Amino acid sequence: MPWRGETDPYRILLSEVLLQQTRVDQAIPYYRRFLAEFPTLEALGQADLEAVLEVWQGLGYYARARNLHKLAQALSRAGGQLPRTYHELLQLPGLGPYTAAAVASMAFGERVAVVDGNVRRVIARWMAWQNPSPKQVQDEADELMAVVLSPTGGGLEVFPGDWNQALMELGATVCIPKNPRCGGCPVAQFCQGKTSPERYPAAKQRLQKPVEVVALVLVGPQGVHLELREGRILGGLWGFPMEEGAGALPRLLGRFGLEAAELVGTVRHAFTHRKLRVQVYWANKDAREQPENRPLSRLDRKILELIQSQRNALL
DNA sequence: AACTCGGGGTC
DNA sequence: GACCCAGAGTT
Repeated sequence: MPWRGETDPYRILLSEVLLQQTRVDQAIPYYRRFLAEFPTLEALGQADLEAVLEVWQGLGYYARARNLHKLAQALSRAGGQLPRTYHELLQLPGLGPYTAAAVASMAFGERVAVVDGNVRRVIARWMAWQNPSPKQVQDEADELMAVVLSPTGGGLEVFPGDWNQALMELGATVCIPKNPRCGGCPVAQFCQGKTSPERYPAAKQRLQKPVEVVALVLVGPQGVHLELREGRILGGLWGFPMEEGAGALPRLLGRFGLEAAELVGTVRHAFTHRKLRVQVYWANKDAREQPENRPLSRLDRKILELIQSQRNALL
């Protein structure tokens, strides 16, 4: 990881926000590109949100980028320094218990335990808990850290941030969700869940609701029509006009005063909790946006690729 | 406490 | 396909 051994609080914060629900390998190229564009908190605070999303596009959970930008704007005005304690960091937009604890422990050495998916699983197995509450896990992780790093109790002489990273790495490399490598685990001897590790913790129920969507691509001599999305879903990014459910196509046509559009094809795209089947329609209309100059979600990139692959047939 | 929010790797 | 990822905000 390029941020191992990093001491700049801004870089530590950035890496931790990038890692929210995101695998390390996926986050690394974004980390490099983001720092190349916005090397400091001040630089980020002075940038336009669209420029930030331009770098973030394709990674998902775009509220992370919006919150990080908002945080940078607020702190730049207030002197450009991140607060140094867990409780202060927790007040910042986009920082929950995980990220606040990560920055506090790794950047400032505060003795507070991070609880991510890895730690949750390690603790659940360690204690043989099937359905622990978030507070139960956090308390246990804090207690473990206090005991292990207790200098007066013969504890480890370890920087709190390093302990946190070690526990997460144990979960990411040994105490993994499926087929955990208990034989290679340094603490299997003390683990209460090792005889049936896959029972801990119980898996969450996830249901992906099928959703029918219609997208309308307006193509003109100068480009295509894009609109700025607002709200929580893909907010701040640009995309093709879309409507869901019954009457989607007529509503779309009505918005642009069109009589008809031609079906180009279907794009399938899965979100965590929704499975989209997007019928892509095309029509000729004056339009002048260049999609390569705008931040687009993966879904809109797929639609764009479909249109471009059919370009000869359409024009 | 339960939903919502992206996208992608892995089994 | 199902699961889950170095989670946070809203309801």
